[in-house]
Amino acid sequence: MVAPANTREQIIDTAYQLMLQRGLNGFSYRDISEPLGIKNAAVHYHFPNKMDLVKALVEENCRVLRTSTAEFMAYGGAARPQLEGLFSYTRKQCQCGRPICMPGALAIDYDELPDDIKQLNDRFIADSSRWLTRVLELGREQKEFSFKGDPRIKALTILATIQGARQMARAAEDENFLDKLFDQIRLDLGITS
Amino acid sequence: MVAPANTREQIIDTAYQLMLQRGLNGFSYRDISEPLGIKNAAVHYHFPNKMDLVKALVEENCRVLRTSTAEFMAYGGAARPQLEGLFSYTRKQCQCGRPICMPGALAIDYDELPDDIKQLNDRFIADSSRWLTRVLELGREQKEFSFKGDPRIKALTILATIQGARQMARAAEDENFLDKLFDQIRLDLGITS
DNA sequence: GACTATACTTACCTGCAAGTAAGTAAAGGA
DNA sequence: TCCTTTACTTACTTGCAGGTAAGTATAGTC
Repeated sequence: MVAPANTREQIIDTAYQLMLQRGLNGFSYRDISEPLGIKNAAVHYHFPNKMDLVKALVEENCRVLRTSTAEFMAYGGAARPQLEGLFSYTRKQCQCGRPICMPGALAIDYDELPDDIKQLNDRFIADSSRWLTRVLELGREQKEFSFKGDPRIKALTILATIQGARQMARAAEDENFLDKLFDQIRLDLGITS
Repeated sequence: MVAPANTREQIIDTAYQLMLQRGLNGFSYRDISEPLGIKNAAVHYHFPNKMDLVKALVEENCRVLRTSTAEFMAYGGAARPQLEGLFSYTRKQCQCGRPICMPGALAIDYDELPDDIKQLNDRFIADSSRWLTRVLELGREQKEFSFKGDPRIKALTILATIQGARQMARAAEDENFLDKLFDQIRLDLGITS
């Protein structure tokens, strides 16, 4: 035993990337252990079965969301910078290997997920949409945004668009694909500047 | 040998459902052969390896697209009915088992796909967006729709929204989730009726 | 009636994925 | 110094996934 160097966290980091790149059935314990220079069973030590691991990944995802939205809100709390925070965060995430988002990665396996993971994923979606709903309400009040309909549905629509766009971006040759769709989302919010 | 009953087509039908429900790595040759009452190797006879099968499924998907859009256009060629055709077609498809769409199912495995399948999938996306672009252009000309920006980007945005929405619908308890997002898409197109 | 192609079945092989049981090395108390 | 806990490794097991090779039944052709 040389450097203890939190193995658990390294496993989560590696698995998190793999999950968003290849999906639940697209990576194995070996794919995690090999690059870390540890044995297969070491991963099982920390996460006895794969669903334990996936649960940790979804929890990690929730943690990332909280950190990010807190950061966006620190931009002064105005609507537009918060929306731009979401866009630039998404763009940044997609620069390396074009990972998709967690709900997108889990969607295909949704029926086989244990209830607790479903609930965590549902909460992630609920939390994201609640945050964005408030941003949209704020933006509409302050006349920064103009759009029709229920802010909650509009928020879910935007999140669905981003989820789909990240997946389409994997096939798109256009390097600026995501940005073009972000532009359209802005236009649909009545943002012209 | 009793009823020849096109086995190949039955395999495609079964695999098509499985693909959109569980994704490429979520089903096996056994999952196809068992319900059809044939042997594993019979599937290999028609599709020597899994990518041969996937290729046939993506081709099937392109065929379905052509049939559907031709049907929507038969509604008289006006923009609004064609858009509604897309919505009702999507709604109908999602009634049983909430399958996601083919590009969504392939997205997670995109990097491992052989080039010919990538190209078929790209063509599917190109064909869909081309069709929707024309519908949007038509609708804008005829003052049925009002939206800002490039119709092609708007079309891609709507397709991304639907792709994401179908995935989110799997987690949503709300039975009318898809319809609510369709309503929002209409609102964003300036449709009020 | 022999020959050929089609559409399978039977009976395998290989490899890997998930998971487990038992052993071990180091660290930290009591 | 012994004991316990933590964090692993070694060395398996099980099962299934994808794939193949060889045999067989039927239909149609010459």
